[in-house]
Amino acid sequence: MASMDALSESAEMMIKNINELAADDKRVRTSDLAAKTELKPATVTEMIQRLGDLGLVDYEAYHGVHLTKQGQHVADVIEHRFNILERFLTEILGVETTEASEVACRMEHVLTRDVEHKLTTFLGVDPKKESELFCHKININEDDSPKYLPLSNYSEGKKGTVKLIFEDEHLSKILNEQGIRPGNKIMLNNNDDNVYHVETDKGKFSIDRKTASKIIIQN
Amino acid sequence: MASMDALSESAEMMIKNINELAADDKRVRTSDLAAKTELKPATVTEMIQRLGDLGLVDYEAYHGVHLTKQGQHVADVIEHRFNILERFLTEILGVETTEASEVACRMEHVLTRDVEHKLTTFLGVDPKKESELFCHKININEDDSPKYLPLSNYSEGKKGTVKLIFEDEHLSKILNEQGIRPGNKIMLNNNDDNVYHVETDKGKFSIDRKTASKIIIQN
DNA sequence: GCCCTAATTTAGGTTAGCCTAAAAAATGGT
DNA sequence: ACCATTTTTTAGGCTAACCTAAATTAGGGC
Repeated sequence: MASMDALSESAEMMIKNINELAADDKRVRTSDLAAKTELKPATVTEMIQRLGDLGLVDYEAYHGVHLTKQGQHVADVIEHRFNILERFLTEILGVETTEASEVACRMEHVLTRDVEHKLTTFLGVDPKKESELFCHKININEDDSPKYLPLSNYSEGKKGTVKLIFEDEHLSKILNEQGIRPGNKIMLNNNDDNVYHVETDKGKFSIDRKTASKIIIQN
Repeated sequence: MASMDALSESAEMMIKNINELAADDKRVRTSDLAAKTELKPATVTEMIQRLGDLGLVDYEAYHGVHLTKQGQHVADVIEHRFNILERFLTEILGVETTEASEVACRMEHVLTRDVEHKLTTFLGVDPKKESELFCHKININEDDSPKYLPLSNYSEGKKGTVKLIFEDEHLSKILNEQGIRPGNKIMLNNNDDNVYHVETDKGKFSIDRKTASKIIIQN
């Protein structure tokens, strides 16, 4: 049994990678770890032997590794820290994904439990049911800068995401039922003399100019 | 002359400490650095010799060190990173100062320039002229949670004051026109599956989760 | 079931970053 | 100006984390 003092960044990264390569319940092979970590196989062997001594993996010579309960716990913590850091960097700060990923990968090793919890609260998502919001990062990035303009400003063929809607009485409810709501994708099929023919995942609709001007679209 | 590749955390810490001990223009002594860093004098000597080879300090045997222009620049960058991280942790997340300090001290070494800039902007300060807006750290830690949370964290009926909106100038302009701007009152009418229906003195609006997460509300 | 190849481990080397102990240099009091 | 004390450096040792090269083991094809 290992004491709970801080693991090195390298050790934590190795555990993380073991976890990511562990399909089903299969043992993870040295060569796969070497490929993923960009370390030499000999280095990987050395590391996983050390992790074995710490009780974090179940290592058997020539037969790969498997995370122990303890190791799995470490992996879960690191994964969660990575996720919230990455989300903070992209969603809140607007750092682009590649860089956010790299920075999160370095920062995940220095977070404390308290900071982790507070950041999770800040992001406002129950850590248990993640997996939304991040599914649709399709990003129709035609030009570099995100523009926010009313739907009525665009011409035919425009695709984008609804960003916000200026409401009047019943408008919001009606649009909502048609899939025109903040966060959803929308496409302007054609613009025929002040009537806007749009398409969402709920179908096709026609909107008047005044209404279109209240729907703000992001590229 | 040293190449610009990443310095180790230890090296950066040494530069930081040299900078902090450098009163007037006096050279910093080995023993003072040893005391401050809690390293042995021999270790300090070794380190500052290495920093000397890198051109970051002007080292003269038996006569201490002095930061070069290059070294001073490194020190300034690290200091700034530490400050914004510490402020983010205490002012935004509500981490208590001792822990914030420690975590910031570890994170300062893994920030990139881009993340540093974006975080600075997030804190609502022009990177050039700091020292406004957030100077008043009232910080009465009543409960465990951060004092400034994004709109997306709250549930129905929440009233608050917009504290800051960040990152995107186009978005910010639009929100501004709708009365969603720092200093103004805002109320979250209801939160319907990732769509936030809010009300300001300019009217009602629907906002997606991502946008809501960028609007920081103060109780 | 044997052998060949690919995968893995062992052996031995390097560097950064720490240490202790011993040697060398600076410094201040007289 | 000398020397005792303090400061600093050198010398030599250790470990983690990397490496290469050589030895070993596993596993598939025949």
